[in-house]
Amino acid sequence: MDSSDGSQGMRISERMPDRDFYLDDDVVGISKRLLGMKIVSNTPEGICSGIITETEAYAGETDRASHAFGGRLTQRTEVMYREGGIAYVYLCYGLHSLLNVVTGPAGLPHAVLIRGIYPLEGAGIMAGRLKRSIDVRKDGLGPGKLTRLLGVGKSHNGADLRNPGLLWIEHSGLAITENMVISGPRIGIDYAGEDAMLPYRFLADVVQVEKAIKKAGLV
DNA sequence: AACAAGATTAACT
DNA sequence: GTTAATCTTGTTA
Repeated sequence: MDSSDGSQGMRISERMPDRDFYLDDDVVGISKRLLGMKIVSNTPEGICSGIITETEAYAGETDRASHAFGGRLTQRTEVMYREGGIAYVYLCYGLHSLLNVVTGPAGLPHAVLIRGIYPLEGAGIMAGRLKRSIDVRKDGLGPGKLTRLLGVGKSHNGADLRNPGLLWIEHSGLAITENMVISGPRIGIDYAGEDAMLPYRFLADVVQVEKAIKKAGLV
């Protein structure tokens, strides 16, 4: 197997998305393109990473489900208004840190919620955080669960995802095709009225992603 | 200053 | 299917 298919054989500049990747104002398009990319967390315990398998688009000021709906520019949403390519992390229900990718040019508060990953590196560290061994098919599914696995919290709010550092996203070399992806309405946003039925959720099939990962030699 | 709600999860019945 | 856990944020007074 030629390792240039995966990220291992690539130089950093080739692994990282183009500068324009996050600046696209089509947040739904970016949500789909993030599927199959690798998110990496560099913590005191070590490196943890996973392939992104589920995302949701939040379309700025016009989307009733978005924290920035109606132009709400508050202490919490301020990072959403910055230039795309950074993390927006907030605490939900007082318990769970939820991780978003801020997208679009500065002033356009678009964001993509990361709802699921397939754990790749750092399984032992993740198991420690879970206090039990991890099931790679299940334990990365859920926005509050993957942040726990990756050790992501509110200290990651505003982190630069475009360059290796604390938390970043890179190309994995995996090809997630449309036939592996289900789209549908977003989860847990009943308050959003008519916008609750927008098909802004994208879920890649775990089994097919796992197959692609093994074929590419990523594990 | 007070308060209601929340882009969830795990553990119940 | 129901519910508790848990606390920041944004809104209202």
